[in-house]
Amino acid sequence: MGLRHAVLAALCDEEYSGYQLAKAFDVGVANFWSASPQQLYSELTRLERDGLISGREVVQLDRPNKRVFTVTPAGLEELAKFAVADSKPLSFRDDLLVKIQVIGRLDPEPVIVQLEERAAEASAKLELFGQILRRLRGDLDERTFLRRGEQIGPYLTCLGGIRFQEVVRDWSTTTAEVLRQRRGTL
Amino acid sequence: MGLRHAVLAALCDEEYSGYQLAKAFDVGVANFWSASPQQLYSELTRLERDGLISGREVVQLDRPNKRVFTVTPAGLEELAKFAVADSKPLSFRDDLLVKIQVIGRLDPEPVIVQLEERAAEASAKLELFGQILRRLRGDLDERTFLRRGEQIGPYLTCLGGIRFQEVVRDWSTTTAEVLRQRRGTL
DNA sequence: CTACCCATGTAACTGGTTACATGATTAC
DNA sequence: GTAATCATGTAACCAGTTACATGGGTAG
Repeated sequence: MGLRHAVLAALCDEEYSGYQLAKAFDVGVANFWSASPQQLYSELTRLERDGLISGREVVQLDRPNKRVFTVTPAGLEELAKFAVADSKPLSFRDDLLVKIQVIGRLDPEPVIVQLEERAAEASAKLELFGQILRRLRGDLDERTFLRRGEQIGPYLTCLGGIRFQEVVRDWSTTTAEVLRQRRGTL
Repeated sequence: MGLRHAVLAALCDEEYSGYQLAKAFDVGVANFWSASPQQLYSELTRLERDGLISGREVVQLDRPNKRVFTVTPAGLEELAKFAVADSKPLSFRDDLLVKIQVIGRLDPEPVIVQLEERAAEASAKLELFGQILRRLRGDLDERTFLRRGEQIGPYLTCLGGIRFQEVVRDWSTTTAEVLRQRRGTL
């Protein structure tokens, strides 16, 4: 039940429609999960059926109406149960790393391009996450915010996302450079 | 077809039996993929059926016999095709980050413990990856190895794994500290 | 009038996890 | 003898992806 709890968590701090959630999850919900719109719509249906969230119709004049969802007390309880259970070990799956692993037996050029693209994506995310951080923090400095701020959860996950994307950007960049240099000298 | 290529990549540099592969993938194959033994056995069967790997019986006296696999030319070709195709965008899924996201509405204590456990796991992996790096590098220094060393692929992915685990360790540790401090002051 | 964004779904398929099953050998 | 490690699988289930389907509104 991975998505289930990720959706509950996302709905905790704000009402969302399926469509809005899909956008948030596309970016990566400040990077703790990802999911396709189809998955979200069916998960929302199930969550509402199970009474963990409740939906409310919002009439819009300029565009199609939508249903937005909030977490119910039962939903919060479910999250609490989830939080005390052991977390799944963090496991990683990445196409691009697989390609690097065998780069010695391949034409490196197309993979180098992919590394550079990934570095660019990481930079874009870093900019976005930086904005989110500043918005969450308001006019407090980080030290103070970490001690007394509201919304500490989203702030901490966003900080994690930033650290992660920095590694992605830097590793992709230097790996691309290493491979280009070897290409030159071979 | 994620696992398919990960297995091919793993078999590229060394022969493995299903059991040995399972161990490697359990650790995380220097962290580019993860898979259960059952998945690996069935993937090996399929790969052999499709002619991308070939198996060879190894008779052992002290323990049960085993079949070890190597990549065929067709398998290498498959990897080459895979390498030029676009990579799936890097997406992340982590239970523990979901819990942190909503930590403001939960009892933080059990989550803090999980953060500390994760930091410890990351430290253990860092030690392991450090050993692997030194073994791959031999007596060359890193700069020289990156320019001219053999086995550059595994070295680069391992470097990536180290950067990643450092972030996991440091973020988990400081996040646990932040949460403990807030607990004290609230 | 075309293309794109908002908005919501169903259906079929593939990939991944969990549970179950078997059997030999080695170390305590 | 009992537990741990080596070794290999099957079967059932669940999660995630891809393809398909629909329809209103807005910007160029």
